[in-house]
Amino acid sequence: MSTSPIPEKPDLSGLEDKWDSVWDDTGIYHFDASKDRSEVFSVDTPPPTVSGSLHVGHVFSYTHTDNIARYQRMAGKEVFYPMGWDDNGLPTERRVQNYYGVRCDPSLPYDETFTAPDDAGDPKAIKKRREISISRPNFIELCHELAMKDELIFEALFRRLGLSVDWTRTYETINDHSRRISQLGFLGNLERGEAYQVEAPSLWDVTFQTAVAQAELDDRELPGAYHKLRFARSDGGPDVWIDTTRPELVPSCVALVAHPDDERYQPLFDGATVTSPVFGVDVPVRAHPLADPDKGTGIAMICTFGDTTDVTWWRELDLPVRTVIGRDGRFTSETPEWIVGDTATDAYRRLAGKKVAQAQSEIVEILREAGEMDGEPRPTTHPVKFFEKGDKPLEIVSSRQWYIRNGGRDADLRAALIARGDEINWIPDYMQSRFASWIEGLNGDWLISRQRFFGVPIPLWYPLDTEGEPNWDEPLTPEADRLPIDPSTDVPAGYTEDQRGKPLGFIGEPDIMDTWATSSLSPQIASGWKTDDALFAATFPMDMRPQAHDIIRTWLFSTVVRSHFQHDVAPWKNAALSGWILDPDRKKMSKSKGNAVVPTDLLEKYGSDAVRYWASSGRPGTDTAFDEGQMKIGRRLAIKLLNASKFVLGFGDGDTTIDPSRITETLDRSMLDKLADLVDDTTTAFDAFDYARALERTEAFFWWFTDNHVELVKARCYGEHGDTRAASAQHALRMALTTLQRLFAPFLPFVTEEVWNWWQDGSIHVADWPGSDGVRAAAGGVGSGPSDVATEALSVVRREKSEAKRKLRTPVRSATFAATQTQLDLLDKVIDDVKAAGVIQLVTPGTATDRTEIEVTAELEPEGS
RNA sequence: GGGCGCAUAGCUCAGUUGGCUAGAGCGCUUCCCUUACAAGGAAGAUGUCGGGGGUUCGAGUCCCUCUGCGCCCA
Repeated sequence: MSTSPIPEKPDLSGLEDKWDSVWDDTGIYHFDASKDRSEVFSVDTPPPTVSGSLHVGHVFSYTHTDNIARYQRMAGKEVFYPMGWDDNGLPTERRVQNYYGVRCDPSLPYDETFTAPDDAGDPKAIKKRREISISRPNFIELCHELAMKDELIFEALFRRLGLSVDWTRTYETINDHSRRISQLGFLGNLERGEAYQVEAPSLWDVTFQTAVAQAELDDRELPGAYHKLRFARSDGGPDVWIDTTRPELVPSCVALVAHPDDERYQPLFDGATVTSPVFGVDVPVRAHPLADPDKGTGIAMICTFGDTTDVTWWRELDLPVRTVIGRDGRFTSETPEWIVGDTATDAYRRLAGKKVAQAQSEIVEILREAGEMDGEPRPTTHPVKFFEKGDKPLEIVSSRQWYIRNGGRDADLRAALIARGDEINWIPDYMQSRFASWIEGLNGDWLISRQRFFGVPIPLWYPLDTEGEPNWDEPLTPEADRLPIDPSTDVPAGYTEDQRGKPLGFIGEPDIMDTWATSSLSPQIASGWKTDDALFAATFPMDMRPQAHDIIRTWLFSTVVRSHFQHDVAPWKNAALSGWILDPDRKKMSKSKGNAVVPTDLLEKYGSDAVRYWASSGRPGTDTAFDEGQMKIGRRLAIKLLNASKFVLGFGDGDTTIDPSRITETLDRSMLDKLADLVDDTTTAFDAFDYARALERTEAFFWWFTDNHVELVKARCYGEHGDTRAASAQHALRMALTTLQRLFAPFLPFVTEEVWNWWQDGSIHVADWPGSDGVRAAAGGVGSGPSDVATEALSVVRREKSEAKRKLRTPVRSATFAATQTQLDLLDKVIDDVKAAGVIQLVTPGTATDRTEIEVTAELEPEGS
């Protein structure tokens, strides 16, 4: 049932819509869950963040994965290729705030009548008005609403790009199913002791009002200034001067610290105490190797907490906590208990309630007035920790947070996770060392709790004692069949809603989980863990995780952690890491840099196959320059495939059969010999996930095929040497065509489907991947020699004409070839084809030489005759 | 400072375990409307394979070192 008769003038327009809808109707990408695991190839597709904007990075890496999926499907695997949408967490929250001009106020009650503002999506209109405060449930509804809109846009793009995704199997990382799996996963970790909560210093973003994890940190160089401050010796010895970039933290100072080998300060390590300037708090002087003798005066103050080094010192030197900065990034309004005396409390009152920067200027004034600062602040720059999405430095506050163990505090677990890496085939293989290096450098467990609104709630409640204080150590867990739950609205078993917040009642855990805590379960979410046992058995551990290399430390690593704990196995057999798109200045292309290109325009301008061609030229793991030139070439290739197919199928009165026994000519067989090598080459490359190599080889062969082989056999095809010899050419061309169309199918799904349907039944995308055996058998062992010789002979004849500035159809009255005897013997077998293609009237016997290049002495027909 | 990668024609990149005179495409120059394709075809020019050293009969390829660039981390 060929759906596409060969058009007079084939072209590419409209192929995307036409075939996308056919594929949808016929369901060729639908997964058959009844297959055995050994017959399945399952893909742990990255759920893109549905941020509303698309860029070429999306088409790039997803095309790579699709190339592999299409190859595996043709090679006989039942391909499980779902698509997730990552609509969970901060990016969506932020986008909702901007898109609708709203802000979440958790203290407000749910408003059933609330609807999205009319000016949603109109930034100018929103800018003119104030943000609308809405409740948390209303806010979450808007998150869902906007995410749904974005998903449709993304799906349309991916369909147009020709991804062979099973569109009946999509999920959102925030939907009921994902929340349930995420909560189940967490409860499993909790039950096995892999998840725990602790009151500890954690990195805190004051803008987003949430704790952040080590994997989300960014170091940025910031200008700052050293302030030289005086600490008086309690025993009356000489003053100690310290340099600090954070003088405002003097009230939270808990000790001074110097390097153990630093002779200047060694006398003080024996229990000496000093008194902090202005606040008059006695603190000890301690020794620790992390203190840098060359920095400032070589002795530093330890505060709780100025930076992560403070945390290390605090923990290892067993120091008290004196916190002055709250979660809002301001100095606490109450004067801390350790600050006593009029001078100290007056000074503190001047800081209370101030933000860090204001407090710093204020304390400089105070210190200056008190004469406790030597000279003026000296400007410097220093690395400061930021949340990667934030624009204010992180503070470190002490709070109750949930963690999942990841080896950061446990060498055995670290070793076990590194060993999981050995179970995975890494593409390219050097990516494994990035994975191992990251694990080796971990220095804390994985903080998963977030103090946000939109996300998967941590599924716990805590019982309250008679005073109404929560018992954090004995959380109440929900029954598995109730999941997903929201502890802020659901009630633990044995309690009623009116006991919420009351003594002897309960409270819900207010935090949600980090998005990675859910996306780290993407294999479990997609594969039907705990929901569809047959599907899970057929697809897990998955065959392939495609992703970008910059998130090895987050997504890839955390997925391994979860799978290690839950299933005692690596989550996939292969991890394929893709590179980035670089703009022409070799900068990473990203929306935030403003150099991203919108892919829909490209798909429109060049056609999907052409854009895929460009994407497919990016080798695994390699950053690739954005290059519209490559898309033009891809477009030309697609058009060439149309025309070549039309040409080949135009012979034999619609005969579409391929009968190897009729392929009798040496040149035809020799071409097939080379084709068989190509099939072996590309199959090997694809098995190693090297789609780029497969494409390159196929493309090179194809251009040779059309420019040389087809030209050589054209005359014979038209019957100039009789029917038998014409049939040989035609059957060989058709054998080459069916092979080449299928070799191109993973890369150029639309045009190959079009030309396939001119003469074949069914979709090319579920046709068998070509094997080399039949092709090689038809070649009959003639080798590539005859074809090579014919190609070169034709080429030298063309050169003669080109150098004489004559048209290629110029007849050659006589030609004499010179080459080795072996080549001349081969040439003899294909000479009729060479004569026809070169328009050579007479070939006189050649001279054997010892040079391997073929040379020709040709007498061209005189001009004007 | 540590880890990983990259450096080959003007541009984008191939170059398997070392092996003949280092390749492709684009771009450039010249020519050709040829009955699949002018959205095409033919031909041509272009390189201290980043620098230096070493191993080898032989190095773009292996080892050392230096330089520059990118990413991740401290």
